[in-house]
Amino acid sequence: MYSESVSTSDRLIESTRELLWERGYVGTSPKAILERAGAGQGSMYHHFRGKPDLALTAIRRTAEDLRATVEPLLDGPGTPYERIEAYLLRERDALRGCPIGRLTMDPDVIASDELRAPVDDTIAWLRERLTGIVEEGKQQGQFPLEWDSGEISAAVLAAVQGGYVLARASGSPAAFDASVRGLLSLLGPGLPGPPELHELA
Amino acid sequence: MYSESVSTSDRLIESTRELLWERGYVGTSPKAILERAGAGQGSMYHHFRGKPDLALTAIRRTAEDLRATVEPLLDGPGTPYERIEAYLLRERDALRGCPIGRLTMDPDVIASDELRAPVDDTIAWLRERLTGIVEEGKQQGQFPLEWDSGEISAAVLAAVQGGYVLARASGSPAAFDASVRGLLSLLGPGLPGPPELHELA
DNA sequence: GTCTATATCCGGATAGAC
DNA sequence: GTCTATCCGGATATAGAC
Repeated sequence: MYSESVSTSDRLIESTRELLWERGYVGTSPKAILERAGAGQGSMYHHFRGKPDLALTAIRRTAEDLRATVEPLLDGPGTPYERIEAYLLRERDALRGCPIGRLTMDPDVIASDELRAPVDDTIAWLRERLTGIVEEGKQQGQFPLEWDSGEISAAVLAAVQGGYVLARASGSPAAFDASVRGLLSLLGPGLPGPPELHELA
Repeated sequence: MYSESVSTSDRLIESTRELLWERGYVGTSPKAILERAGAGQGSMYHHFRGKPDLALTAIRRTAEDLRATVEPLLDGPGTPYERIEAYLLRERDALRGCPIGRLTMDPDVIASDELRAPVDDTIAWLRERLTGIVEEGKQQGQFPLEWDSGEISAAVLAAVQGGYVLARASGSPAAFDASVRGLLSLLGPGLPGPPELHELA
């Protein structure tokens, strides 16, 4: 058998992931999860201790997914600039926002160390990876040595997370694209060869 | 009489503003508002048609406040770089996030054109102002002419909005500071005189 | 494992007394 | 203008049948 219908537990987790992305933690009720999963109350409380437990499982899975998606781009071929570019330009539905980043605006997530942990870990991991890539770029002469790699990586990540905010405010993905392209132009032309940064025409 | 105790209506609006900032729209109940304002149900439904109406009033007031706070910095003295710097480095409690930007992650706000409008307007206004300042900088030779002012302004705004995400994820304002300093270093040294951008040491 | 029934409290709003 | 009483449905969870 190649295909096995997913378990009820899996459907509960996947429904929760979707709803957390769409509506956040405080905006997501067990009832909505059950309806989407096509399950009854009993199933949920059999597999999970309650809403926080199910949400934690869902958030962890989303965090794993995000890492698995992004890692190949950061590890990919190309110059440091090109790898950052690949991360910034990867396909996204900007209006949906970041399934991890959006949780930072959720009061109940921030109030719980357990729920916040996978969010914190994911973003910290991503920032560390970006910091390493910027550092590489400096060593290779592609980026200016005065750059603080940790600060640049924060600005790169913020272009993405902040880009989502601009896009959702305006109701258009264009604002997200503007943000990442703006940041890319600040990072330099990304051309191979000797560093030529922001030359005046 | 120099001082007049604020009206019940005012207390309701102010309590709502606080709660919207802390917990968002879906996380804020009329009951919580009433408790914080020290008012009863009747007062609220006398002055407002319901939760959406009160929230709209509160959001509009917050939007006005934000403009009034930021405008002097953008209009202030100094070079274009310095005015952007003043905006980016203004005093903030980074862990609280942006009282307007955070609303973009609220599903009920985004679903309502009426509630989203003041959010959209405020962010669009801010971005336009920043775009104008970048344009000025280009004309004065402080910024490279290849910069797309609209994209740079988006990146500036995103550094702030995204910085809040990083700060709240990590539970520390340091990540916000890193984001804005990273962006400032990308914008250039901000020194007077001829443009010297990202010189290698 | 999954279902339905039940319980309790909260969200959001209305009615009417004062 | 403000209060309390009341309403109905939803949020979250437990109990126990199948």
